[in-house]
Amino acid sequence: MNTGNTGLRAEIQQERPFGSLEQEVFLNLMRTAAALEHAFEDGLAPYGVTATQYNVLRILRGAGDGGLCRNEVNARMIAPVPDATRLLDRLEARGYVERHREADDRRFVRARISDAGLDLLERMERPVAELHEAHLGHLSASELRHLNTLLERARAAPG
Amino acid sequence: MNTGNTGLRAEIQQERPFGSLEQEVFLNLMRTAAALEHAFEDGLAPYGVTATQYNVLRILRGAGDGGLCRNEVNARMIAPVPDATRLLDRLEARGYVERHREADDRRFVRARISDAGLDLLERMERPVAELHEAHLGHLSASELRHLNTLLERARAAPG
DNA sequence: TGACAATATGTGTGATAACACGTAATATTC
DNA sequence: GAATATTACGTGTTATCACACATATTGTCA
Repeated sequence: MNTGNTGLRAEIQQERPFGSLEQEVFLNLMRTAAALEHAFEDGLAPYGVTATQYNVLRILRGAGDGGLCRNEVNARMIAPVPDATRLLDRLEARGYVERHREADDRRFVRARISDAGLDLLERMERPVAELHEAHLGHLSASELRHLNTLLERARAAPG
Repeated sequence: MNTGNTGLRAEIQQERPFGSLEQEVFLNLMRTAAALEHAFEDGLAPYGVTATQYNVLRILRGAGDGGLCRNEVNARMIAPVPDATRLLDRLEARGYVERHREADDRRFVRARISDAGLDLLERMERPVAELHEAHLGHLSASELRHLNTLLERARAAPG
């Protein structure tokens, strides 16, 4: 029996050391996020902005008149990108963002959302809400809250 | 009071027609998925493959000797890509995948995982399990199961 | 059998992402 | 106050993605 027990323990420790539950959650999370993101991008396409660009505009609107410098924008993004400069370049080229170098500390370039950007966000507000409703509205409020809690806990990995 | 009530209803119907709970879940999901994917990519980097490539190799291993044609691979991916051809090109160039055109129906190109690909997956198995454990192991089994259920339900959007 | 449609894959192109490195401005230290 | 470090941003380059279009093979129907 000792042998059997040892074999079992070996199997537990070596064959399935962590169980595949974590992997299942990982795959499920990637799949669900990819599906929702893709659907969201499709909904945003008519407005000519990507989800990332929309995210940046929302961040800049939230920052108000003061605006934000490049690194501050990046820090607040859903998924920080290593190339925030050219992301802001593109938004500036389309007239949604204005930039000017700070007089106090000339290293900073402050980015602010333009009137055109604010107008775009306003026009998108309702359609975006409808997108989210269409994609997640079949879950109950209780399920949504529970999902939020679990996702936050998942993100709070130790170390 | 009627006016007040009407105002409230108008606010409920127009200002916050769907509540922001769905949006909160969406943002949370994107954030958590991005963080986990980034951490996963970092863990995979030493092996020289991206998460997408790893996913394809797993799919091809699962398909066995028969292999799969391009569209079948794409259909099974976590996030289908529009350019599966060159994704498989790159894996073939590295020797992890072998392809040959089907004799029966010469439109098909069957992709199979090579011995080198199988070897790579075997070497990665343990480290990958440890990655998932490190990223999600702080959740209880019950939480993980619950999360799986909710994610599956979220993905099952109507229409 | 010959025209046409359907299927499966390949290719060309421009936009974007990721990474490393370069530059300018400010802070710090001695 | 001069050398060095730090901070914030920009640039160059390569690989990759995404989209539309092209090619090749097979099936269908008159």
